[in-house]
Amino acid sequence: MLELAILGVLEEHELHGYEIRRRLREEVGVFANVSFGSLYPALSRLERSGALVAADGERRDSPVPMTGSLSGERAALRARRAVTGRGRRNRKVYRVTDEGRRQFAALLAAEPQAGEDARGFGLRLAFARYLPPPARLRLLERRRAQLLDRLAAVQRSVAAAQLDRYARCLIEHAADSTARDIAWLDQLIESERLRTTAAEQIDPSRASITVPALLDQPAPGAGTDLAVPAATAKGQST
Amino acid sequence: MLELAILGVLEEHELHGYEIRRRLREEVGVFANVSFGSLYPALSRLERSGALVAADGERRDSPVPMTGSLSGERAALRARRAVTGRGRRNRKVYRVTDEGRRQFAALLAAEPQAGEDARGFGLRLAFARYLPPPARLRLLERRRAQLLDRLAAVQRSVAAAQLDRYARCLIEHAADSTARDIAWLDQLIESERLRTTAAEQIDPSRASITVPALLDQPAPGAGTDLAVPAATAKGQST
DNA sequence: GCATCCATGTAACCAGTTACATGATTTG
DNA sequence: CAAATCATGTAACTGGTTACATGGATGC
Repeated sequence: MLELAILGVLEEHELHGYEIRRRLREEVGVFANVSFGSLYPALSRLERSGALVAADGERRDSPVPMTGSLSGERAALRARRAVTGRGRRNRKVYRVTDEGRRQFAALLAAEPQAGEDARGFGLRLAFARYLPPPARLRLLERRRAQLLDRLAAVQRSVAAAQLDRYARCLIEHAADSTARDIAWLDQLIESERLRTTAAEQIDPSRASITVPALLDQPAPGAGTDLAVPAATAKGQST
Repeated sequence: MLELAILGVLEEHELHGYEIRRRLREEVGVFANVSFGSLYPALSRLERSGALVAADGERRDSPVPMTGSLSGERAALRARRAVTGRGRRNRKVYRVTDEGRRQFAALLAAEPQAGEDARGFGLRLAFARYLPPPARLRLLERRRAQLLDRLAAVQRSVAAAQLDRYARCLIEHAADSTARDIAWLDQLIESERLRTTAAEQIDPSRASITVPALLDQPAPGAGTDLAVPAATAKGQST
């Protein structure tokens, strides 16, 4: 899980641990506040497994053989800093290898079998652009089925158990939230389908090429016709 | 956490493990699908700590000293079953002690310091009826503050990071959901305040007595004037 | 020079999971 | 009596946490 997140953010830039954490917070939402206690060991594991290589951000040592001249050492440090503009401690900058990309793809496509639930879905959706369109659709539909199950279960227990005011309120809110999540997914799925067919209509012969091409554009405001965000979120946000 | 949940469901009835799990699923929503691998050890811990006592549902053994007569043993089993109507294996029926109630109150009132997040809140709200009204209000307001923080963080990163279509969609949905949760909490808080003042207006002198009295009624459809559920949930549920 | 932030790392722990072992009871 | 279901339990593992140790860089 965490490995997936790490590989995901490293897919685009090479980064050091501290920065990875920041990206995880800002870009991925899930895994806001991973502790360093999990992050660094995870990085080590990934390095050992060959998914990452660590290139020291600035040259590790140039031993500075203890001249006794303090000012000399000071100067060396100063110089080292100057190299990168703002050098900190010896940071380890990680980069994904081909093996890493292979692992990433595998983790991303794997379906979450247990416990992962919302977290696993959120993470995978955040990196959905790396998924081939059919896999993307499967991800969304798998999640939808999951939520549908849960909604049914919740509604069953709303009907069955007699609950006190608070429990009832809680469970009804849960049902409501789940229903909304499903509706949101429905929109996502719809827009995903539209996009695929739209790509095919432009040039049916090279549909599978056109689709990835479409994905390359970040499209911040463009594509109003199949834009999900506008209708779904916004509103309360401001 | 799990301990809190267990103590909560046992507060009202004495139950055996298997049944506790069912209740947890149906009544509390959080902790649907606790595995027996966590449940039974948790029960043992609670028993060792003096929070629970296990009274065997039906008499444990009456040793049946191996007479060699199979039919005899059979008959003994049959008889044992008859005692409770539907006897299963030697189930251990747990009951909360005074110490258990003390622990429950402590766990319920404690504020979640880390990781607990939604789960901890959900669990506590499910058992909010056991909380004195001011603590109940604190619970709600603490959660509200928490969500407000998160919403701010999410909105900051919506503004800052430039995200691809999927990440953006995800994060905006998260913001939207959080905003709705806050609104829901606002209603709960409002209704909670109304209820307290209403109780005081009936008879200001014994406000602190009247409030618990109000809570005793399960109030399935009653109290339309301060009923949160009607407005909040429903709708999509059907 | 001292406090503070950036940066990496380790060790002990925690709260849950799966997988497995066992046995009683009901039902076809 | 065999299969399914109810019921309890243990052991190994997982995926994270906090607390702690260390050290370079920055700012006052």
